[in-house]
Amino acid sequence: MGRGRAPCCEKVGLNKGSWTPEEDVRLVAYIRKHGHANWRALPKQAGLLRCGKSCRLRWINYLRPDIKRGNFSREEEDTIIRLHGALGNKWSKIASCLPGRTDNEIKNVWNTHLKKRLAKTTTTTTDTTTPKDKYSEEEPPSSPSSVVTSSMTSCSSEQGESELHAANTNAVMSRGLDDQGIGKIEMGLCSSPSTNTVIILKDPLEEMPDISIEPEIWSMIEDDEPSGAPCGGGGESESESGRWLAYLEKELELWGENGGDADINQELGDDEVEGGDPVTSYFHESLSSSSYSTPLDDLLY
DNA sequence: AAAGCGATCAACCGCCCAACT
DNA sequence: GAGTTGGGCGGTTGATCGCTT
Repeated sequence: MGRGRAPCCEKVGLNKGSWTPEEDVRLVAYIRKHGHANWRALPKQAGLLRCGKSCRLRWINYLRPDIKRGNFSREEEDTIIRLHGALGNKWSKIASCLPGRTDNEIKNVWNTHLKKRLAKTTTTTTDTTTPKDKYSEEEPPSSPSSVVTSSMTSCSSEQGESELHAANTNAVMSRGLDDQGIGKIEMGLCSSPSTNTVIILKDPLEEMPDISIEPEIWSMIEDDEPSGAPCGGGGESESESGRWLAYLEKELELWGENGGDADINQELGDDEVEGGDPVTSYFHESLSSSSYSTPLDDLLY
């Protein structure tokens, strides 16, 4: 075949549309255990009726632990505007300068929000009103043409491509992404040095509704977690949602040293902790180097 | 209270490109 | 060097939410 490409997967019999909590669990559990070296093979191995691309997108845009959710700060918005001016619609490059933000998210914000604001300011140059929107409500008004004091490392204006590369590298390093693209950014509190703002990184699945997880999924997880797996035998003292929360905290390593570290180490086993798969190693490393060990509940309330 | 409408965002589609054979 | 494969990216769509009338 020449330029033409075969479809990324057989589309027949695959789920489309919104992801169910169960699918999320499967994906997170699988990636946690095996990483995502091969997206095409991943859905089959994880028992997901999804296209590999769909899995990748779901992970990158929603399930990845270092996703920063919530409103964009004025600073972030200004940075996007400035970078868009320099780079155009290179969303992934822009995203690489905004730790915790995804290209898809930035693209959405631009198309639905910033583009309009920009159009407004270009037509009425004296207009200093801030659009009434949820992204900027809490930010102090600033002139669109004002100099941006970016919190990002090295993302200065008038970047050449090579400079941008360096900026990207710095941004990535500051996020601590490993080669699996999995962030080592600490879940919990993340401070921005230049602004002294404190961002609460909320868990992407925090609002997961009560769901009943099929035993099959837990057995998949239990493969390397012989004891203390979150299924716990099914419906004992904890509620379904409580167990989900507990599992998620373990999954994303939100438990502190007092809260669950020992349990996790025990579950993972020494082999995996020391030299196991990159994902497990990452989680362990992240945990051991983390100065924040806040349970999910503490983050949320 | 209900309907209409616009805004938002998650997800899909298809193309491009780099790596591999 | 040509062909193939898989990941990544940007554009677009459709469902949902929230505000207004």
